[in-house]
Amino acid sequence: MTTQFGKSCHLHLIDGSAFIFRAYHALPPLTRKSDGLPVGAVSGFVNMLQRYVEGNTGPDAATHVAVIFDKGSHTFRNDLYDQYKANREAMPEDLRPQIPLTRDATRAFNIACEEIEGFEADDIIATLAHQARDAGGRVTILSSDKDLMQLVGGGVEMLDPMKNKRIDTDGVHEKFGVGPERVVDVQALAGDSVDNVPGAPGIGIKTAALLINEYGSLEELLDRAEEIKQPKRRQTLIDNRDQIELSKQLVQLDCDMELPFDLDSLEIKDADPETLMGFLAEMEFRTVTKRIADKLGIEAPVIADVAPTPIETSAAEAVPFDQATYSKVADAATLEDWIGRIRERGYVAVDTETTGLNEMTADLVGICLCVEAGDACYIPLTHKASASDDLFGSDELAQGQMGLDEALALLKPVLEDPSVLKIGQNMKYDAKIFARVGIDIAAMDDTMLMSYAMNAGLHNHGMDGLSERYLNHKPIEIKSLLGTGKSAITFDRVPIEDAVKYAAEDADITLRLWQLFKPQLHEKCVTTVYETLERPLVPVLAQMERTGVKVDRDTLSRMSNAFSQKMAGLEAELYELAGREFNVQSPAQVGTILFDEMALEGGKKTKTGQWSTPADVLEDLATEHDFPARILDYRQLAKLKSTYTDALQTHINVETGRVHTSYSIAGANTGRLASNDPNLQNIPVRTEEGRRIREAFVAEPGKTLVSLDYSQIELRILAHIAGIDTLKQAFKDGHDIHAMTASEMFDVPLDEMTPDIRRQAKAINFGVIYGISGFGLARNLRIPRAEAQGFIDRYFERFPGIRTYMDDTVAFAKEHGYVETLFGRKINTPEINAKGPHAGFAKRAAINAPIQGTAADVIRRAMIRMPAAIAGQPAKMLLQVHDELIFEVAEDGVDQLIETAREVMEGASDPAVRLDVKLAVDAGQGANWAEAH
DNA sequence: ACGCTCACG
DNA sequence: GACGTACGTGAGCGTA
Repeated sequence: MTTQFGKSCHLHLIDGSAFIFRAYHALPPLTRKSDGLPVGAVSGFVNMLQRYVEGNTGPDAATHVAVIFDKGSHTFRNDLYDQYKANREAMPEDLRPQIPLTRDATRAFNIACEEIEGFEADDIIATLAHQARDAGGRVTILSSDKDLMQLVGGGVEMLDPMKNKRIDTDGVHEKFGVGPERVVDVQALAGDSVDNVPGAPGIGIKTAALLINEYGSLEELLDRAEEIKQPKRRQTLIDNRDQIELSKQLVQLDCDMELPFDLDSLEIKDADPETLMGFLAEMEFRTVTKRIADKLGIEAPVIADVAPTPIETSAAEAVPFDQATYSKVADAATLEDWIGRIRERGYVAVDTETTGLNEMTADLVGICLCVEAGDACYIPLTHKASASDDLFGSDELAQGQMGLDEALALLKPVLEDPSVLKIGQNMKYDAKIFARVGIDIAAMDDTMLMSYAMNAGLHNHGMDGLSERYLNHKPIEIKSLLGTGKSAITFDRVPIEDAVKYAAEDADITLRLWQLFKPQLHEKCVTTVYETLERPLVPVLAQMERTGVKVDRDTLSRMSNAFSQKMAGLEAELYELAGREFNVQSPAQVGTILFDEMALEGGKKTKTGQWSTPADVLEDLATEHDFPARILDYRQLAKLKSTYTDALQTHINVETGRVHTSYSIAGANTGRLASNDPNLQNIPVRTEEGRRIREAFVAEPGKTLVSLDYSQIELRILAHIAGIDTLKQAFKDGHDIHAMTASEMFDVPLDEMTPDIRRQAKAINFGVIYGISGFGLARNLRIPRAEAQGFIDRYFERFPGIRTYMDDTVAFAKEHGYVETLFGRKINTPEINAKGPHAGFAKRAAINAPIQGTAADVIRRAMIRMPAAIAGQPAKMLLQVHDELIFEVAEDGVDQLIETAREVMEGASDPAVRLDVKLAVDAGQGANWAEAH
C-alpha cells in the first residue's frame, strides 16, 4: 500500500557518499574480528543511519527517504571534460571494500538505496528534488555539499547533518552572494579546485557574485563582457569564454534524468528486524546490534566472539614448532571437541592429505586442522594397514582411524558454514577434493594467493618456501615419507604416526602464514586485488576444472597413426640425406650433421657448447637445403604427436571421459593463469596441420562449443594506458589496427596498403607491448638492425605517448620496485635496478607487465562474474586461454549464452576502471574447438 | 636435473 | 663502449 507522493509529503534525500567519507574519517580503522575485513566506515555509516531513523519524528519527519550514491567514477561530465575531478585522490585502500557494504547496510535498514551508472549522486538528488517539488511536496537534502545549493528554494532545503544547520535561500545567499538560481553562474566563473572545474582564472566567489549581480546572468555577462571596466577582468572573461561555458555545464546538475523508479517507491518502511540483525551480526557490530535490538524490543543475535587476528608479526613466530604437540583424532568425541573449538574461534586452517597430486583422481586419506599456532591435529581416514608384512601392500585399512563417512558428516556443517573461515594453502586443491566427497567449502582464505597478491615477482608461493622465508622453519619434506621415483609410495601407505607429524605441521604452518599475511594485505595495499581478483576465482576455477572438456580419443588416435607414418617416411629420407643413421630428435646430432659434416654456414653454439638448431636458423638454411627443411617437417610432426595426440589421450579421465586441466592462479607473475596437467592453453592453432588437433575437443551430443575471445585486448589497453588518441580513434571506428599503424608510419594510404607493410606494422605493435628493441624487431622481421631501429624511431615519432609510457613505467619501477595494473595488481620488479644484462630483461618485463597484467585482470573479472550471469542457462564455462573463454552449451541456448557472456566480458572492467577504448569480443561456435575458434 | 626446442596468448 | 635482448607460460625429449 503506497500513498501517492504529493502535498503533505516530505522527502529526505541523503547524500550517501558524504555519509561514507564522514564515517570513514571520524572512526578509527576498525576491522571485523573474525577475518580482519575493514569495517570502520560501515560501522560509522550504520550509526549515522540509526541516528537518522531515530531522529525522524515530529512535524519535520520525512514520509519518503532515499540514500543516493555515486556509481563508477566516469560520468557524462568526463565526456565533456576529461580533466573533471582528475585531481581526486584515489580512494583509501581500506575504504574500497567497505563501499558495497554501505549499500547493504542501507538496504538492511529498508531504506531505498539508489545509484545510476554514469551519473553522480548529485544529479539523482537534483532530479528527485525537482520531481518532489513539482508534485507539491517538501524536500530536505541531507548534505553539506555546496554543489547542491543550486537546488534550494520552492520547498527544497538542505540540512547539514553534522552541524544540524538548515540551509534555505538566505543560507545560499550567505554562501554564494546570489540566490540559488544563480549559484551555477557563480560556480562557473569561480571554478572549483576540488572537482577541477576550471572557471575563469583569477576570479573567485566574491568577484563572481559581484559580476553576476551586476549583469543579471552569466550569459548576459559574457555577451556584454566588453563593458567591464577593469581591463584585466574584461580580458579574462573574453579570453576564457569557452572554458567558462564548459564550467557551467560541469556544475549544472541534471534535474531531468530518466529514473528507473518513482517517488512513491521511496516511502518510508520499517526495517525488517531479522534482515537488519542479520546484517549487523554479519558485520560483528556488537554494541550497535544490542542497542538496535533493545530499541526494537527483540533479542539480539549472538555474535561468536572469535579471537582477534593477531596483528603482531612476532605472534606467528612466538610459538616454536614442535611436532610432539600435534595430536591424532580417531574418534567422534574428539573430533566434536575440535569442531567446538573451531566454532568458538570462527576460523580454522585446513589441509587435506591424498593419494596424489591430481585432484580429479587422488583419494582423500586424511584431514588436518589447526586453530592456533602449535595447536594442530590430523584425522587419518583411509590409511592402509602396514605394508611391512605384505610385499604388495595390504588393502585393509589401518587400525586407529575413525570412519570416513562419520568424520565427513561431522565436518561438513562447519566446512560449509560461511561464518567459519577456512584457511588453506592453495585451497583450490582442497576444495576440489572436498567437492568430490560432497562438501562444498564456503568462506575461505588462501595463503598462497595472499602471498601472490603481495609478492608476485619476488619469489614463488609454495608452502615450503613461504615457511622457510617467513616463519624461518623448514617443513618436513614429503620425500622423507613417500620416497622418490619408482619406489615412491602414496600417502595412504604412510604409517599414521609419521603422517600426524607431517600433516598437522602443514596446517600449523598455513595458520601461522595467515596470521602473518592477513594484516600485511592492507599494509601493502592489495586487499582489493586479493578480495576481487584472487580469492573469488578459486570456486570458479574449481568448477571449470571439475567439469573438464570432452576429448575424442579416436580422433587423436587416428591422427597419431597418421603422424607416425609420415615421420617414418621423413626419417628414412633424412638418413639418406645425411648419409647415415642418427637420432633425428637430438639437436646435438642434427647440429653436427649440419655444421660439421655438411659444413653449412650460420651455426651458433648454445651456452653448453652444443650446436644450436632452433627453427628460425633451420628455416634460413631450408631455402638452400633439403636436410634442414625435412628436420623442420619432422620436428613439427614429432611435437604434435608426442605433446598432443599421444599425451592428451593419457589425460582423458576414465570416469568422466573428459580432460581436466588444472589452472595455477599464482604461477605467472603478471596475473595470467597457467594451465597444466595437461596444458590446454597451448593447443596448436597457427598451422593448419596443428589446428586439426582442436577437432578432437568436442561438445557432448546435443551441445555446442562456444568460444568468445577479446579482440586485440592488449593493444586496446596500451592505447588507454599510454593515451594514444590515434589508436583509440582507430579502435572506436573499428579500423584494422595494424593497417592503421602501417599507414601512419609509412605514409601509405589505407587503400594502398600491402600485406607486407601491414605485417611489419603488426610486428611493431606487438614489439611495443613486449618492450621493443631494434635487435628483437630485426630478428623477428629478418631485416637489418638499423632498418628495424628506423621503424621504431618512426613509431615513437608518430605515437609519442608510447615512449612516454615506457619511460614513465621504467622510472616508476625504479622508484617503487614494482609496477601496477589498472586494477591495482602489483608486480614486483626486483631486478630493475640491477646492472648488466639483467637490466634489459627487467625493463622490458616492467613495460609489459601492466599491459599483460591488466588484460589478465579483465578476464579474471569476467570469469568471476560469469557463473552468476549465466546461472539458469544450459551452459558451462570450460576453459580459459588468456583472452578467450570456451563454453559448452545446449544447442538451443547458444545465442543467449553468447549475448550474456559477451556482455559480461565487454563490461568486465566496469565499474572499477573506465577504459577509453571499448573492449570487443568475437564469438564462434561449432561441434568442436576448431570450428568454434 | 637441466637445457633445448616449440606449442600457445 | 660492449653486451645481449623481444613479454608471459608448460611439456617432451635428449643428455648428463
